[in-house]
Amino acid sequence: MTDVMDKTVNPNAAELPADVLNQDCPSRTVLRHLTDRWTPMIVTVLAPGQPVRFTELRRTVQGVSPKVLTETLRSMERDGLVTRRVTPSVPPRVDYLLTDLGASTVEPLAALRRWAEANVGEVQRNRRRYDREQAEG
Amino acid sequence: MTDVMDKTVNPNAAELPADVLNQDCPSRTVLRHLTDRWTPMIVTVLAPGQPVRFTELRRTVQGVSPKVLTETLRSMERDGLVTRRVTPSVPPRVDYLLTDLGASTVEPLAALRRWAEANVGEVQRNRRRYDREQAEG
DNA sequence: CCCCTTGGTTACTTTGAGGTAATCGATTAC
DNA sequence: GTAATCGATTACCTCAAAGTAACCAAGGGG
Repeated sequence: MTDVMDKTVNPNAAELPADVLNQDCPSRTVLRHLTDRWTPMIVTVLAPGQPVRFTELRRTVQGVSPKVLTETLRSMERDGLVTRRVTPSVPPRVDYLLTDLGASTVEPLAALRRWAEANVGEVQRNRRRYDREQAEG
Repeated sequence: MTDVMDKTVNPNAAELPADVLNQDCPSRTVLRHLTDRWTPMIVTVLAPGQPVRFTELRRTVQGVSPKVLTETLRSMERDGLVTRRVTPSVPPRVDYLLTDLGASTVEPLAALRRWAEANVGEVQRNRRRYDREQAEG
């Protein structure tokens, strides 16, 4: 996010087979952006395809600050996941929408979101059990 | 990861419909753990189903420090994603393997990994174009 | 005249995830 | 006896991500 200028760690890895397990593979930075704190939620909101305004995004993605929302959207724009559309009215209107590339992240990210929502109960039970067992010995 | 003791933000949200967009929904912590820096890679390595030793994990997931690998595995164990199996030999042998719950994350996380690896080229081109356009004005 | 709006930006501070280096215990190999 | 092994743990440090608060322009509504 702050790495608006991050360079490819391995410049001569031009188009070799990508592998996130490889320390120097640039696909790692791609995976990290995809899993940025707010990215899955933003993609969820933009998934239907209608352009969404900054303010509406801010309301829907509960808890995100304007600064971080701007940063995350910029990073997504830079990676080619979203398009930023400005209407220079007063007050200004700015819409965001997924590019084709961005749309192709919807399925994987939605699957992740669904997993979290479907299994939150079991995970919480596991955590309680683990903590109880640790407390005992 | 440091939140080994994190409490549910909203204690009376016992088993309501989960929604990651909701600030107080515990599914958010689940999504965050799933997208922890090393979790997708660890799940990738454990996906085949064979138990994997700590040291092998350390070698395969390039760049992870022993401290952070331990923390991440503990967190995954607490959430019920992996089982830790100790053989008290000398030197000690510790294997990790996915639980059924952990195995159910393989598909979604592998999809994410595949996306990153398949699209790293296009993302890098987009970044270069964006940076060039910013440089011009 | 003042305040409201939108979509930010800026400066500053805080947090916490992650990294580094040293150490451990118990045993076998050299 | 010294080194190596394994799976950590501990203390400490760093730095990027995230949060907070103030502010901005350019008008419209009251």
